[in-house]
Amino acid sequence: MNRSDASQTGGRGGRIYAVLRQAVVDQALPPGTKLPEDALGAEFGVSRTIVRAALQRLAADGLVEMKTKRTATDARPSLEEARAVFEVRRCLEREVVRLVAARWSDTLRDALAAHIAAEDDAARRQDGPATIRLAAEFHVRLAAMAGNKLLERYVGEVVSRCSLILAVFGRPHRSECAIGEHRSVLEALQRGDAAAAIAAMEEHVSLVEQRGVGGDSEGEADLGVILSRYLGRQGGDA
Amino acid sequence: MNRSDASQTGGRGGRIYAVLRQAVVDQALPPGTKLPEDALGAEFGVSRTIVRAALQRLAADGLVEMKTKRTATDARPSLEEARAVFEVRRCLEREVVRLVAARWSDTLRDALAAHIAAEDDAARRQDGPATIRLAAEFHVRLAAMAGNKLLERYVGEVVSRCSLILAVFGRPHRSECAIGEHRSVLEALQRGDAAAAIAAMEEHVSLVEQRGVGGDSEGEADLGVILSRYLGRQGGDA
DNA sequence: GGCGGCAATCTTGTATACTAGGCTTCCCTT
DNA sequence: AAGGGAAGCCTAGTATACAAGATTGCCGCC
Repeated sequence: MNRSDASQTGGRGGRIYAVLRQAVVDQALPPGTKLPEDALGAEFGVSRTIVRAALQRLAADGLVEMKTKRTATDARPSLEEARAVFEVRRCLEREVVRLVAARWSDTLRDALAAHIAAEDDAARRQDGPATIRLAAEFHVRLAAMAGNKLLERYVGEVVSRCSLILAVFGRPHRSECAIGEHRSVLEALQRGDAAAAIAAMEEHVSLVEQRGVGGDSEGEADLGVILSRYLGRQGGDA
Repeated sequence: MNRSDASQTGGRGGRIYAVLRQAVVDQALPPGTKLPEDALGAEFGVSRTIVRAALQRLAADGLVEMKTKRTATDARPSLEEARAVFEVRRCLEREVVRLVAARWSDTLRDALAAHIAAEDDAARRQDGPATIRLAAEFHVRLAAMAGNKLLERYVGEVVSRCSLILAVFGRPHRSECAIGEHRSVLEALQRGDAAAAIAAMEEHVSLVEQRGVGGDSEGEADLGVILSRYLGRQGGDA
């Protein structure tokens, strides 16, 4: 029903969009990977027309970069962009929690608790990818509970971009703490303490940011850092 | 440099996007106007390919509606959507003011004051369209001052949608008060009173919403209202 | 031996052709 | 006369063709 959901340009395009989106967000494609239109078209069995539309949507989402006459690549967010995205995300999620608190109900509680249980389960199974995906989904689900389609869309966008950012900048990240923070939000909501829920969410987002891009205040010059990693093991990468 | 600005798909597509966007926002096209791809292509001297891309961007912005196998039309936001958009807008603009207050400077003050002066001027000249456009631009300009590209993009989107909403739902609206409200924000910023600035902005957005969609709680059944306008002048519309 | 320019190739940007699905209108039936 | 159905037209969905610009690798020159 939403004008930005996957069915926008017919089923095929939507599927490609979804697949590419997930691939980019999971950082399954090495950074800077080229995404040529015909190659993708051949892969998915569609023409460039369809691929192109999907890429344009992804570019609008900030997940791939398209410059004119140049092959699209998966996006490499700058530290500045990362900061901006997290800032907006904090702002949006604050509003989400505020709204959800206002319409809190047992139904919502059960749905949220079930989701957190699923997160726990994935973490216990050591299923890294699932854990990460569920952690992102938590926020989208919560946003859906706010009853504001636009807010939900924006949150979906920033959460995806944050996943990409974490994948690009991230150290191997420990999601156990994230689950605990999710639970804190749930508990505050359940207590009916909206202010505490907002604070918990805000702290959670900030912690995610710190864990992901916080430690090294390198500016954008990760080039040196990256190269330095290779200095110690010249000629011996196996 | 932003991946979502007008140059996305080459100059032509960007121009069409901009023109259509302005036309939709100004409600220059009567509500429900069809936007057939070939007609627009002929109008602008490009192929459907280009028009299609522009329409897809507009659809993503919520300004036109594209359903599969159906001719695109300019969007007719529901009251529910309108509410959602204003809610998100309030949230975003609160953040904008907060950030601008934090980096306030004489340069910003001068730019903002000049803009408000331009608004005043347009109002004094009775130039309705210019007044409306400048009023919207005020918010986008302010958002640009926050130094967060994503926030700026989102504000641009919601402001455009609000313009459309006001045009669809709106009674003939009096923008003098809006200018005064803009000035209130400026004055609070200049006093260094961030909280007052945020409050002023929040009240402004709420007032815009009330003036636009507030009074009649008609639900979606404006049909009766619309028809009633014609009852008094049956057979005499000239 | 290294550097700059040229050519071959690959890829995008755009137009267009073709297909399939909706909408309208007109006629037939009841 | 009114309602339903079918045919034709119109428009979107997709593939493909073609032109132009970028990239890369190679060769000659310094």
